[in-house]
Amino acid sequence: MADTRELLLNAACQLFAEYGFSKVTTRMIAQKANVNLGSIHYYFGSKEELYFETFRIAIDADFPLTIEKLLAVDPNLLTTPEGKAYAIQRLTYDYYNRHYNFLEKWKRQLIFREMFSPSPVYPKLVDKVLKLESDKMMEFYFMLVPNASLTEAFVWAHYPDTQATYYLMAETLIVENISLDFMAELNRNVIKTTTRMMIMLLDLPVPEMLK
Amino acid sequence: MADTRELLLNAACQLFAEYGFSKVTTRMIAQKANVNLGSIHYYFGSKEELYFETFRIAIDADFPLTIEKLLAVDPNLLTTPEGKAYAIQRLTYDYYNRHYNFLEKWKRQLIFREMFSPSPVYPKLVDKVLKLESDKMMEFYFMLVPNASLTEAFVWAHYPDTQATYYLMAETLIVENISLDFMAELNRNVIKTTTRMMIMLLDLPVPEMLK
DNA sequence: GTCTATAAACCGATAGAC
DNA sequence: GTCTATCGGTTTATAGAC
Repeated sequence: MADTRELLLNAACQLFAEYGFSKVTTRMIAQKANVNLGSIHYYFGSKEELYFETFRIAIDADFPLTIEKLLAVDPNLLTTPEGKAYAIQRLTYDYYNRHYNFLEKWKRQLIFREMFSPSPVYPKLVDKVLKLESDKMMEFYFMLVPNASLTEAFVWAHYPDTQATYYLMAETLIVENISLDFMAELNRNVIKTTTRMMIMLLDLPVPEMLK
Repeated sequence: MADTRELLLNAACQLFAEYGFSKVTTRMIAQKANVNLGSIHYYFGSKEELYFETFRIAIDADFPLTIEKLLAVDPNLLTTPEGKAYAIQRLTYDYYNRHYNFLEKWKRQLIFREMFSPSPVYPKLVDKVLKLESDKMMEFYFMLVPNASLTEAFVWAHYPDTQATYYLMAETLIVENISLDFMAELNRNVIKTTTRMMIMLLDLPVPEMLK
């Protein structure tokens, strides 16, 4: 078949995201993809190169919403407290939804696993994704609070990430020990609470829909 | 030597916490402990049983500060907004410091790894630690906001944990890419910001020292 | 390109000398 | 209790038939 490579890559993305590199065997991948074991080395050379390849996909995320895009629509957005609060709300929701989208969950799962158990891919991941996202978000908070300290801006910029990471990784635990419905409601509540927190922390007016 | 067992256990705690069960080999443990490979099976029977043994230590944490202890000192603590804010501050700081203590960092690291990559230890861990801590904290927030929803209380109860998890796991990444000093200042800032957030979320007065 | 058979390396565990 | 040598099993990777 022509798409053996694609089948393998798909299976690898799911498996590596769920169990991590060392717990996934090439036999598991071949079986899930319904192709022959030898194909892995035919198409990718080695297990490690297949692993690296999954990151090429995970990293190619849809380009995020940025403050520049919001300012292009309304150049005066950051001149009022309500506008600032609105910007936080939009950026936080966008970030959280992109990284906690059930359909593409595996992408962030894969990245988080790599953060916590670094492999040779990790320096590349830092340069191409994590640093860029972090700097972009810190830049935005410095627009809002020009005299903020570096650590303050860092903590603010990473708040949505701390929430997304935790609940993404603990999802199985919560679903198994409580329920799937609870997890879904929790998901809605977390994003709402996180956004409200960000706005309150910066002493801005909380929009009605977040109360 | 009499403390071969102790040496092995020590090495195992550090290694399992840092790299996870599947990436650590018995040979690595024996080498780090400077004892013979055979000793592992002499003292613990198997790699898995040694792994379980590290959890016996990690789980035996110092008993946490509870709202009951605070109420024993001042039974009227929760009758004023200032008292409620004080209770949140004490409990949050206690939780964060216990779980993010640099000296005993490995304990939480080990537990987090188990949460994200469950092994046969995990059901026991859920029952003996995670469920207890979670329920205890949720109970406290229900005292403060009796008509809160389950998910609201859950999100509040787990906020310190989301922060501790994230920064504990990302510590290496931050230290290597920015600096150790930055990490130390970040650490102080995170606990302060988290506590302030908890208090603001519940519409309570923020103590002067947290502003 | 696909498949089977197998090589080469590694790991956990054990046997047995001391 | 400690140590060496080695077994048995699994894994990645490869060689070679088709």
